[in-house]
Amino acid sequence: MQDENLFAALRGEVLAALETLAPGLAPEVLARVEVTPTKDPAHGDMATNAAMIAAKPAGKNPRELAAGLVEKLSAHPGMTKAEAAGPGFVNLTLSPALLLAQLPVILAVQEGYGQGTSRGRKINVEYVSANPTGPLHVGHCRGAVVGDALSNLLAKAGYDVTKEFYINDAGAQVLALARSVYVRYLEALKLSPEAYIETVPGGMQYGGAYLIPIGEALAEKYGDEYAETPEANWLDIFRDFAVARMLEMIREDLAALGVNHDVFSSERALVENGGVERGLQRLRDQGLIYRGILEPPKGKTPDDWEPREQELFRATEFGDDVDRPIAKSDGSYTYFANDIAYHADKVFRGFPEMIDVWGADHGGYVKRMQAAVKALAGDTKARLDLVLCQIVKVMKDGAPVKMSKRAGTFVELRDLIDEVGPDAVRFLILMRKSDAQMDFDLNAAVAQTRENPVFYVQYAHARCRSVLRAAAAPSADVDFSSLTAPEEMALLRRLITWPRLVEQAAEAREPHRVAFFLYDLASDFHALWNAGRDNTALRFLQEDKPAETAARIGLVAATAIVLRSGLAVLGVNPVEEMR
RNA sequence: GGACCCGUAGCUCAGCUGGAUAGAGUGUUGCCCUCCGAAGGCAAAGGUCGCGCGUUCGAAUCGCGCCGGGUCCGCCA
Repeated sequence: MQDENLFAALRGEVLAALETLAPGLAPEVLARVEVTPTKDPAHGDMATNAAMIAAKPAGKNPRELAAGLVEKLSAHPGMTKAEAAGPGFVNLTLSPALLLAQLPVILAVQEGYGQGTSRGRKINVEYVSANPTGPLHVGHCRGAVVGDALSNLLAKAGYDVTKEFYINDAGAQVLALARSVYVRYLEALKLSPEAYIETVPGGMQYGGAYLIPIGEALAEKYGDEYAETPEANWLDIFRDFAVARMLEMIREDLAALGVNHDVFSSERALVENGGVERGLQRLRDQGLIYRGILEPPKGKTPDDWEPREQELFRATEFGDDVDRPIAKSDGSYTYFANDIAYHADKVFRGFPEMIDVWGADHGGYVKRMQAAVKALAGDTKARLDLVLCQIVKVMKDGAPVKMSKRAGTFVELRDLIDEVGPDAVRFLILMRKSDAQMDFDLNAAVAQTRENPVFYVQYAHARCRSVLRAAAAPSADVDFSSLTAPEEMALLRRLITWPRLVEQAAEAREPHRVAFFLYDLASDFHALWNAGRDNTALRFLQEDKPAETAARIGLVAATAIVLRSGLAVLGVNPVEEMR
């Protein structure tokens, strides 16, 4: 059986050759040896830096070592040419047969091509985690898409992924929600809420119309039972009811974007079942919590600053800049304490790796959270990675779209999805590195041209499908050796980088690389298609040449398979035809 | 004052964890469609990789210092 990842396979050959030339190199040195695709076709198909990496530790000259590698590797049956180049690269030109042998592999395993094999590595990805106080707005969109695509990518790379949503239902915000709903409840009963609103510190915080039906539902359920009664009678009931409804709404919004979490974790449940103490105990046991007084932040002393003794976590022992408060001066816990508990809970649930996807405005919390996880992990060596998402500016006709609640334009995520569709939203967001600010161009998102990458990639898939509909079913059991045109080989070379790309993008936690790969793959396919326009000999379906046609159908089918699996990672639909 | 993110072609952005001559789209310029695969295609021009030191065989990539933009900085979640 041919190895799915040709780069990994050849890396094995290189390492074996290296071992005979320079035995006993340290694993850290060998880990840096790469076999990569070349940028310039003049450098062959693949290149390795092995000689340059190993030269110093082996006490040898890199060019000399490269020459030795060339000699060993030239003996490989799949190698047409191996040569030393530049400061000590070894360039490898593979035989067409070796490259073509990947096509039956793709056709045999279908969408399984590129599936990683690190079975059972558990990882938890937490994303969105919006307050359950209203519908999702455009600002949540990026985290939702990035977190979801990252989860798919990790699963593709072989992780056992749990997609998690943390419900912030324990704080003051959900109480404010309950009070706002109470106002709508009174209105539904045709009672005047003004007198009640007077009594609420800060007034009605959530004035959106979306709470009106919730108030009506409560009026229907309870009648006037809670009208003009003290908060204590209804606050918990109204909060729970409203939070449940808000979560329903949020899940619908997410579903419209194609986002579905596996687990919804309630902060309140964690607090009520003693999770906070359980988590903090782990730190107390290690003597990492003490009472102390923090210095005011330099250069920005708040006017009302007074030194106060608080319970602090020794974050500085784990790489943070200052120790962080876990309790307020009145003794109640800070949000950070609950976050520690939540991450402790994830450690207890057996996740050796976890990822949080946050908005960039939480960048200041990265160090303390990582410090906390390091402290909690103990000998489990659990580790937390953070993916920060910068803000998205929505643009139309070259100008930013005002996101004003009063103007009612593009506040809610739903508006954006309705305007351009979930596929465009997801793909365009994933065409940017998550930690760079981005402009979301509404005009480009709906354009049916090359400048719209969603269209361009989906169009490539539709073209594949259109060819395959007109042809006999593809088979892995055919002779592919008639595939020789430069455009065909370029497409094939791109296809075989897919397993490597999955691995590297997952390792870097960068789903955007998949979007760029798909764009490049689509570009290679369109180039072949266009070449067939001028040169009829390059068309896929050749009358009277069944062998050539079968080989080409195989290439097209393999292209469709990889396009589909890439789009599946991004959560974008592979369309059958363009309408 | 400090922490974190960003700075690459006129514009919007990639650059495969340090590799060879830094790429794509768009815009600009010039060619190409009777029809059979043009919701386009081919080609050209366009760069002090914010600036300066340093690390090394080799730096857009790593370190330090500046400049510019953003996010944030005890008892908010």
